Formats: sequence, C-alpha cells, structure tokens
Amino acid sequence: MTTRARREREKEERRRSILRAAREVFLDGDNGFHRVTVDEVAARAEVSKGTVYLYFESKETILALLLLEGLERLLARLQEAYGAAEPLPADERLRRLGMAYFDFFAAAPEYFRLLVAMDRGRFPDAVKPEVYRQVLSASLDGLALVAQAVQQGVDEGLFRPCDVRSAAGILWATLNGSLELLEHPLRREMLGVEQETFYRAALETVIEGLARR
Amino acid sequence: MTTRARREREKEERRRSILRAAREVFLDGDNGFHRVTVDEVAARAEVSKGTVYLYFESKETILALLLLEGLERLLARLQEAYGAAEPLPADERLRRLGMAYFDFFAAAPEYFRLLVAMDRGRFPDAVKPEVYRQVLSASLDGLALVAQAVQQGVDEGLFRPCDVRSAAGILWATLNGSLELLEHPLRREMLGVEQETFYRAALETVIEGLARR
Amino acid sequence: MTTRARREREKEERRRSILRAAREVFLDGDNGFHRVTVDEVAARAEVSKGTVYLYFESKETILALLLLEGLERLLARLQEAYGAAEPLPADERLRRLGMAYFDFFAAAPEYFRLLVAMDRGRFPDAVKPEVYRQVLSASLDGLALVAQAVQQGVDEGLFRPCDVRSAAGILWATLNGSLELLEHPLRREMLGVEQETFYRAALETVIEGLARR
Amino acid sequence: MTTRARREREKEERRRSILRAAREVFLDGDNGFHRVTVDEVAARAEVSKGTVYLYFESKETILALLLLEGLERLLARLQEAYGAAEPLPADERLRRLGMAYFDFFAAAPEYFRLLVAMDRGRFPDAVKPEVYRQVLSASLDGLALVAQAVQQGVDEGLFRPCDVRSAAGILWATLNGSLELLEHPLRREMLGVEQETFYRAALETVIEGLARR
DNA sequence: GATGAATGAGCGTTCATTCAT
DNA sequence: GATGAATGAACGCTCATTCAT
Repeated sequence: MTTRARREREKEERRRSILRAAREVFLDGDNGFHRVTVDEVAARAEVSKGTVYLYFESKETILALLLLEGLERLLARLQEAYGAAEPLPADERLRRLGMAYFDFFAAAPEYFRLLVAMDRGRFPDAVKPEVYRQVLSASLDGLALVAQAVQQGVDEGLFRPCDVRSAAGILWATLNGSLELLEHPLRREMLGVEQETFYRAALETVIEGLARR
Repeated sequence: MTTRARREREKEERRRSILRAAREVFLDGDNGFHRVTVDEVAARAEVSKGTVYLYFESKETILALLLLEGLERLLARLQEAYGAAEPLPADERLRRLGMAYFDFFAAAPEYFRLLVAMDRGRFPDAVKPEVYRQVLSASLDGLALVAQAVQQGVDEGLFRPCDVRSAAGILWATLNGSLELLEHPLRREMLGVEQETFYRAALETVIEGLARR
Repeated sequence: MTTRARREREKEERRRSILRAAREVFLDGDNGFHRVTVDEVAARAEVSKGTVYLYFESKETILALLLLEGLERLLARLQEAYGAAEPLPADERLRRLGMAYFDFFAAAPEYFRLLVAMDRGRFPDAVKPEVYRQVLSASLDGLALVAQAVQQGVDEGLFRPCDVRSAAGILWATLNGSLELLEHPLRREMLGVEQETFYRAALETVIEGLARR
Repeated sequence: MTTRARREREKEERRRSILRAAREVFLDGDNGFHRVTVDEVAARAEVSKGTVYLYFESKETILALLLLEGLERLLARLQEAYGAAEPLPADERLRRLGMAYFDFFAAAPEYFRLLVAMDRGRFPDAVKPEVYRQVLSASLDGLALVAQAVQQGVDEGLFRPCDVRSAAGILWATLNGSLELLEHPLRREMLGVEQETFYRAALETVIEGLARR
C-alpha cells in the first residue's frame, strides 16, 4: 500500500522533473522555444528519450503543459490582483491587473513567447484538443477578469459604455505589444525608455482611452 | 573600367534576382516564412545553391533583407498616409497611419510574422549587426512619423503633453498587439470580433487616451 | 500438492489468456501482424509487459504459437474435410481439402501472412527451434492428409503413379501461390478475376494434372 | 564540355553505386529486405545518409527500383526463353519460361521476396505511382508471355480451351508457391526433395493439367 | 510471481552550409 | 565567379526488452 503510494509519488515527481527540465531548456536557451529538443530535455532530466515519451505524448504537449502551468499561475496572480474582496475603483483594478501581468512575464519572458507561439507550427495538430482547450480557457478566464473590471467601470460611470470584451482585448493587445516591443534591448534603446516605465504608460493610456470624458 | 562597372552591375542584378526569388518563395508558401528553404530560393532564382551563399551570408540574412525591403515599402506607405502636404488634424494623421499599417500587414501577414520572428531563433546570431541595425532603423523612421503626428497634436492642444516618442511607441505596441492577437482564428472567435473592427477600436482607444480632456 | 496443482493450472490459464489477447490484437488490427506490439498484447491481457516476458520468450514466439494454434485449427478442418469416414473419390477429397484451406485463410488472411512471414525477419532467430519444428510439423500433418488422398487416387487408378508426397506438395504450393498472388487488389485487377474463382481453377488444374490420361 | 559529360557520368555512377550498395545490403543480410536501413545503405555505399536522399526519394523507392531492375532482367530472360523466333510447341515454351523463372529466382531469391513484399507495408504510399506502375507493368508483360504460350497451345489443340490469362496466372501462382515453399531448408527436408526437382514436377503438373485429354 | 518504469538503439527524413572543381 | 554534389547533425518518435522492487 505504502509502496503503491510511493510509486505514485515517484512517478509524479519524475513527471515534474521532466517538465522542469523542459522548462529549463526552454528558459535557458538564448534560442527560444523552438530550439527545445526532446533529446535535450531528456538529457537535462537525466532520463532516456523513451522515458520522456512515457510521460508525455509529444514535444508539443510538454510545451503546452508548461504553458498551461504558467497560465494557471498567471491567472491566480491576476485574480489576486483583481482584489474582488476589496472595494476598488475600476481603473485601479485594471492597473493592478496590468501590473500583475507585467510582473509575471517580466519574470519569465519565455512564457510570453510560448503563449504567442502556441498558435503556430505543429501545436494545433500535435496537442490534444483537451489541452488546447485548457490553454484557451485559461486565456479566456484572464480576459474575463479584465472585462469584469471594465464592466464595473462602465457601470460606475467611470468608463464610456462599450463592448467590454473588446475593450478588455484592446488592453490585452496593448500590454502584449508593449512586452514584445521592448523585449529586445536594441528597441529599448531606440525608444530611449525603460521597459516598465513604457509599460505603465501604455497601461495608463488605454485606461485613459476608456474613460468617460 | 567599363567592364568593371558592368561586372558590378551584373553582380547587383544577380543579387536582386536572388532576393526577388526569395521574396516569391516567402510570399508564396501557405506555410509561413520558416518554410523558405535555400534550395527553393536557388531553384526559383535559377542559380545554384552555392551562388546564393556567394551573395548572402545565410538564409537569415536573406530574410532580414527581405524584411528590410518590406519595411521600406511600409515606410513609403506610412509617409504617404501621413499626408505631410495636407493640413490634417493630428488624430486623423494617426488614424491614417494606423490604417496604412493595418493594410500593409493584412495584405502580407508574412512580413509581420517575420518582423516578430526577427528577435528570435537563429536570427540574432546569423544576421550581421549592421543589417539588424538597418531593420531597427527602418522601424525608427516609421516611429518618428507617428511621433511627429503626436507632437502636432500636443502642439495644437489636441493631445496632452507627453513624451511623444513613448506615445508613438504605445500606439505602435497596441497595433502590433492587435495584429498578433487576432492572427489566430481561435482567438478571434474567443473575442467574438472581426480583425479590422477590433484593430480600429484599439486605434481609437489609444488616440482617445492621448487626448486632452 | 493441491496448491501446486492449482498454481500450475493458474499459470497455464494466464498463459492462455495472454495468447488469447495476442490473438485478438493480431486479428483485430487492420494493419497486419507486424502491428502487434507487446504493449498492446499486455494491455489487452490486463497484465504488465513484464509478465508477458515471464510467459513467453519474445514477441516472435508468441506469434509463432499463435500460428501453431491456427495451424492446429486448420488441421482439424482439413481432417473434417477429408471425410475419412465417407467413401469419397480421391479428386473429391482433394477438392474438399483445397476449399477448406481456402475458407480458412479467406476468413483469417492474417494467419496466411504470418505463415509466410515465419521464415523471415526476426523469426528464425527469435523463435526456439522447438517451436519452429512444431509449426513445420503441423504443416506436415496437413500435407500428409493431402498425400493420403493422392495415394488413394493412385491406388484407385484415378491418378498417375507418382511420388505422392511431392504431388501433395505441388498442390499445396499452387494453393499458397494462388492465395498470395491474389491477396493484393492490384494483382486481382491485373488478372481480371475474382479470388475464389481463380483459386478453384488452380485447384482443378492441378487435380487434372495429376489424373491418369 | 568534357567536364559536364564526366560529371554526368560520375553522377550516374554514384547513383548506381548506391543502388548496388542497397542491393548488397538487401541480398547479404540474413534478415530480409525489411532490415534494409538507409544508414546501412549509406555506409555500404560510403556516402552520407543525406547523399542517399540526393539520389533517391525514399527508401521504398530504392527498393522499388531494385525490384524493377530485377524484373526487367527477368523479363528479358523470359522473352529469350520464350523463343519467339523458334517453332516450338506450346508446352515446351511453358517449360522454358518456367525454368527461366526458376533460374532467375534461384540465383537471387531476395528479388522474389521483394516482389512479394512490394504490395505490403509502406510501398504503395511511399513509391511514386509511376514507379509502381512500372513494376506492375513488368509483371504484366511476363504474364502476357505465359498467356501467349498458353494461347498457342489452345490454338494448336494441345491445351484445352480456357481463359488463357487465368491459366497463365495459375502457372505463375504454382511456380511462386513452389519457390516459396522450398525456400526454407527445413521444408525442403520435410518434403524430402530437392528444390529444382520439385519445381520441375510442379511445372509439369500444371502443363499436364492444361492439356487436352 | 508480478510489476511497470526505464531503456536506448533504431527509424526515415530534412536542410543549411561547405568546398573541390 | 559559379557550380552542385556532398555533408552530417538534427529532428520527433517507437518499441522490444530488461530489471529493481
């Protein structure tokens, strides 16, 4: 009985260890996610290539799970940032959501790349629909949170009436674009601005853009 | 001397012809730029594979030059859209710039993908810093145009005083983010909105966000 | 002692159950016997993969035993078809044997493929000589039945005197060749004939060829 | 000019050399054709794996071409054996065709295996339809030759009227079955007969079976 | 006796790059 | 300057077999 439980635990540990190895390869490489190789992941996890496939269906599945993991952590942070229990003005909620988003991806920019890459290449084909749906669903949940804040703003007369889901999407797009734009040092130099400063300004601009005059 | 000149000219022609072939392959493929192979480019240009490497350092360099070319065309369109000769209000200029940007990438999404990919994969290593800088410089020129329109808006009291270069960057980031966000059908579905509609709304939101109250 | 006997019995049952699972996988697949994997057999038998190897030396051994089983069933059918108890003319016996052979393999072409494959691939190395000999012996028994019918024909003056074992072998070769030839749709098309019609004609031709003039 | 010609020649030589290497791997191995590995072929030809794919589309194509080569040689031998220019009785023609067939495959039994294998596995998918058709066409030409001899026999009253194409197929099936049956030493032992003796007897039996009484 | 996690050699195929001619 | 044949590392994935527990 104990044996069985231990087995189970070890298996889960191994699984995690492969996932961790994948994350390391994925995050370490200066190369970006498409340089993640099953060979490399296996080597880093100190298991054979076959073992990797014992735990995961495909390379893409591993990356998708990695992403999902990230998104779930992100979502938790966003929910925390939203501060549902606190009586906050809508713009403040958006500010907090935006900065939580920033903190998350500033800490792990590769997740951001992975999120962006998810639509491309072999992903849609190689990843089980279920996993794919989970990824999309996590994204949707995050978006819903933003939309909720926008709705609050509209309801309270702070924001102009609008399609709140689109508005949420616009904020999302802006924040993504800001993260991406300044990811490269040369572009930061070009704009002569620090990433966080720029990001905050972008966030404020969109919030301002939603505001009732 | 004449011979030398002719030689030079022929060489340049060959170079252009390879680049043109690369562009054809690049734009033809239904699969995106990462399907561009040196074999195919050489075949299309009717030269040997070796010759391609005689004129270009690497496949990535070719793609970078292609992008540069594209950016230059984009810049021309932006300049046209800016309408320097016409007496236009600043917000209208931004609107025109934004839609020219949209039109360009809607017509050739591959360029957008290439632009996004530029920071990643083998590009940073395989592309000479000089070429890289040229790409950035083309971006800068575009940005300057946007900044100029913002400056006009600030000067005329339409927009709030601000760091115009940052403001231009914010608009840019938003538009890029919007293009990227909606590139994938599933995300379009998720937002329940058409790409152009969303893009326009994002553009308006940022313009609004810049406006003086 | 009783325990020992029970153990023995259980072991045999387990063995049979694995073999049955293997047969199911073997006959299920649309893809032929080379799609049989140990994983699948183990899963179907609801035992671990290790257990499979506890009872059988190799995958090839399992397949060989499967074939042996099949051949034994075939032999039973041939004996029935022979109709030892009935007073039949020799040619009729051959006809019945031939058609029983056809029916067997038409119903389970995989067995035929396996029989053909037996000499090839990893089989000769991976299968114990003993098992191999058993397979051959089963074939011999079938052959003996055919030879017996031929002998009857010779004795009764219906067939020309000949080496009856060779004659039986010739019939066997013809029937095998016919089955194999027409297994592929394209070759059926090429000959413009249906499998059973062709097979019957082949059977008759050889019977005729054995007949006294 | 000479250079060009030499290049061409060398290329053809290389191609042949890879094909020869493939044949060696294919014929040498005790393993049968499905153990033919691109790695092995490349090693034997002393080229890199990539080079193999420079000359051939796929492994299956190589094997198909090998087979085609064999079939063409076989066909030439059959035509010679048929002796169109000589005034031969139909049964003698069949005898000569049959023995030419035997000689060919006795000398290179692997070709026989390859021919049989051609219908299976990845062949139909992995081989260009054109090559596939050529293989079938070569088979058909051989069959036509046999059918022609049978027709002659029917016309001359030596053979019973019959569907000559089916009759040719029956002979073919018998000969194939005989070759296959006795390929394995253990089966030869089992029948207590030498391969050629058996084969001749089978050939005679079918000829006899076609004969008018 | 039974398990099932782990192995690792093996597969066919691709393609950017090099270099002898 | 131009060629194009050759390279070879890399890729994701499979599966029969082993062995510590």
